[in-house]
Amino acid sequence: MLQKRIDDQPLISREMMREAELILHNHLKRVGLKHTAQRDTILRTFLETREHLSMDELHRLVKRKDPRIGFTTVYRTLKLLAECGLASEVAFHDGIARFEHQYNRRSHHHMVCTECGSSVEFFSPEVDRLEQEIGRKHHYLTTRHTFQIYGLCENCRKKASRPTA
Amino acid sequence: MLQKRIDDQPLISREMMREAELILHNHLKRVGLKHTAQRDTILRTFLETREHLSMDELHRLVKRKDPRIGFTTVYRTLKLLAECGLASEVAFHDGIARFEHQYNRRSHHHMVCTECGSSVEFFSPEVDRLEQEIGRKHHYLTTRHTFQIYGLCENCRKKASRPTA
DNA sequence: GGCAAGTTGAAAATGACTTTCATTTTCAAA
DNA sequence: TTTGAAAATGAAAGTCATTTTCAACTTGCC
Repeated sequence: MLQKRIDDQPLISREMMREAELILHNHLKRVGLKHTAQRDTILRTFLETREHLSMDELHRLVKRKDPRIGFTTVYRTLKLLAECGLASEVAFHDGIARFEHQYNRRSHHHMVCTECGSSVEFFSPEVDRLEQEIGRKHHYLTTRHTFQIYGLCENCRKKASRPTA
Repeated sequence: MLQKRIDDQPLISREMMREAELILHNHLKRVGLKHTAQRDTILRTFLETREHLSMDELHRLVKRKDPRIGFTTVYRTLKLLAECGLASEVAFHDGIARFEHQYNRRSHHHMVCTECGSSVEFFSPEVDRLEQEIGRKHHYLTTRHTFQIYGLCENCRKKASRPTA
């Protein structure tokens, strides 16, 4: 019997999908914006992924469902999702903005391979505590922080130590 | 008698300047590049600051010493300085790359005000330890990390709580 | 000095967003 | 339903911080 990979978590449940749509719809109503099929398609496509997507990557996925949806709409919808807390931007320091699910998501950080760009998430409550502590010390009202570690993943390290033989 | 501000550290000493120049010159020789007056001027100008400079800001300062030095040369020299460990890039997440001294500098991080852009440096050995620890755990060969805290500084917080009266 | 290799800087190119605008949709009131 | 004001869409144009190109200089080893 095949063993499931340890991170082989189920895709988002129908219930969570519905809940996220509600959050978006409420946000739209609150700020006087309108409900459109494009926005729903984009939200659904976004929620079905578990990666850190760039706008371009999300646009590519969205086009599979509806080829007429343009990049601009994906761009604007992603901003909307960030506004209502469903998405958040992560900067991997390669000049491309990436977005990940934020709703119902445990606080986490990323370690990024500078060779192949792959990343692993890790959890470190200490970092959250540090934000509070240092903010207090310097009289800042902190709102967020970024913490990323860069290096070579195991795979790329092996490749590097074995040059073009 | 005037009291010195607590962070009123002396400008870089002549000796450190010389040492930094040596590092650059050795690096140039090592990779087969040439020694030019422009590169020296840019290094000196950079070392005389204590701020986090964008390329544009450094170019402005450099032009005061030699108006004929172009932006492109500043850009390329900053990359060189980063290569040999004299400078390092800090990303404050506002779309502009900034550089700061790296040589002989204690490991530190930044807390940035999202309103006025000012920043304070803080020291947190715990973060350096975390880099090691998490890298080991996931079999990464870590090279560096970024840790920034964002929020409102005391000044901007006061302004914010007192709207256009 | 002579010249191969490297440097310079003005200008053009790049590329990831952002904005514009003419056209199409949405939705609440009639 | 119909209507029309407000909003959304998406193709194309604009921004802006880099990054590259290239023809005219410098450097530094002989």
